[in-house]
Amino acid sequence: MREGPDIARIASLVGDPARANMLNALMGGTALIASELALEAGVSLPTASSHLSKLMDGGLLTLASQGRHRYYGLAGPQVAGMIEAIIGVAEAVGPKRVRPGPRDAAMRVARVCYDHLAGEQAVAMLDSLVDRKLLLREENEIRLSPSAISHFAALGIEIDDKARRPVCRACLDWSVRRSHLAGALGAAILDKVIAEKWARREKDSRAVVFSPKGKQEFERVFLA
Amino acid sequence: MREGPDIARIASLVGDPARANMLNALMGGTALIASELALEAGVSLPTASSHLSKLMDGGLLTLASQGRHRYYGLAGPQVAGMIEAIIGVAEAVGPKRVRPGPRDAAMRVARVCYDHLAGEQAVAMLDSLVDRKLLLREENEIRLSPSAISHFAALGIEIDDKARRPVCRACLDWSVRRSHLAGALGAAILDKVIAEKWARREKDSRAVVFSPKGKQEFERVFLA
DNA sequence: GGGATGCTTCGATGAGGATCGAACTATGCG
DNA sequence: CGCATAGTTCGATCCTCATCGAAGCATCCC
Repeated sequence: MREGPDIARIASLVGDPARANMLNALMGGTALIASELALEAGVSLPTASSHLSKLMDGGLLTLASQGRHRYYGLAGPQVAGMIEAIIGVAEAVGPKRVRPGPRDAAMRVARVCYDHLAGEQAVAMLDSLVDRKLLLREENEIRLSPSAISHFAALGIEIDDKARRPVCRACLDWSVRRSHLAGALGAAILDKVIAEKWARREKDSRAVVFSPKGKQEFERVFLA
Repeated sequence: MREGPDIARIASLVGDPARANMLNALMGGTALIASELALEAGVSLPTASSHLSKLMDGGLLTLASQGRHRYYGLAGPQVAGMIEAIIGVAEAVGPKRVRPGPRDAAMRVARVCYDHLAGEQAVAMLDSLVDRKLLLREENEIRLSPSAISHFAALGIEIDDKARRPVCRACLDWSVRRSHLAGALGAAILDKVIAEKWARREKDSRAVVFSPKGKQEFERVFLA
């Protein structure tokens, strides 16, 4: 009955609607200030403040103070991965057989997951990278192949193999039920997609919309 | 406050300590009946029953009725994955290396899990029985080897291979996170341990404390 | 300094839900 | 059938925690 990690504590942090909305809003990867999060969650500022302290205490958020602004963000990819996993289950069990709106359709194709790409495009990309033996997939782990570093360098993506942060991680995709690429490399690829203007972020949403030309380029480079 | 999958609902299901313990107990992949889960969670049967309905409603569990037994199991790998993700965060975030009390230490070594032994001793025992090819382990299933019946008979443990109750079952150990032996054989072994006075049950606790001599005997017989 | 903005703390309120004992239902055993 | 085991439902209790208004800090700008 006594247990090592206190999973109930973590889960109950996510288990309040107001806090869940805040975390969901932070899944976009951008840090937000308390009043924005209060708005997202639909609660008053004092209430939001109380929730944010709890999330901080629970280690789910990080805080960056800049003057009188205090930016809250997800504590890390692991937290983001957990929330994606919960979203996945909620999607699967939810009687949400509502006809998906255009926003939802766009989200399925490509969206931001914390700091990297998720959705059909991202899943297809990981498949292709593994097919081309640039990445080596073993169970739930993903490693770089010897040729990967130079290959990505040619695309303008420098990989620091010795960084503390794992370069590659598998992250389960709720819309496709298969993994996509997270980690430093996943983040770098998203950066490139935005920097090259292959796609833009939809306002107030996690959706990522590719331009026709951008999609072509992306597929040429990552889905060859 | 945008609409999405109801992640708060799912998370709050996991966010209650009793339910979290139940789910954790089910992480081994073995289905358990309500009374076993009540024990695991440390709550009364009515309370457990109420929690189980909620988990069923939430779609986190499946139910397989077999006679008057109702076996609850995780609804699928996606649910298991979500729980793993939550455990991961809880472990990362809660370096709550609280010094375990003596009771906790004893519980880690050996305790009762419903009607059989759990804890380090029990996990080691299953390892040894498999090593000695008395039991055959295949994934999450455990079967008797041909030589097992006579071997255990020599120890005074009669195995009824045709009983309705499964003779062997794997049961995940929360302290070690590996399986130990449940089922009729597991129960019979616990009976023997108590009958031979190798160990006694701690009052008001699930801890099982071996005497020095008893431990020696137990290890000779089951950990050879 | 004084005013404006962003946020936290305090205190009171209220609702949800976790819990258990007791009673009830269901299934199996002989 | 009667007894035993497994499980659910009901009712009452209790406690946590989410909520908000008001007031208190903190920071910035002029």
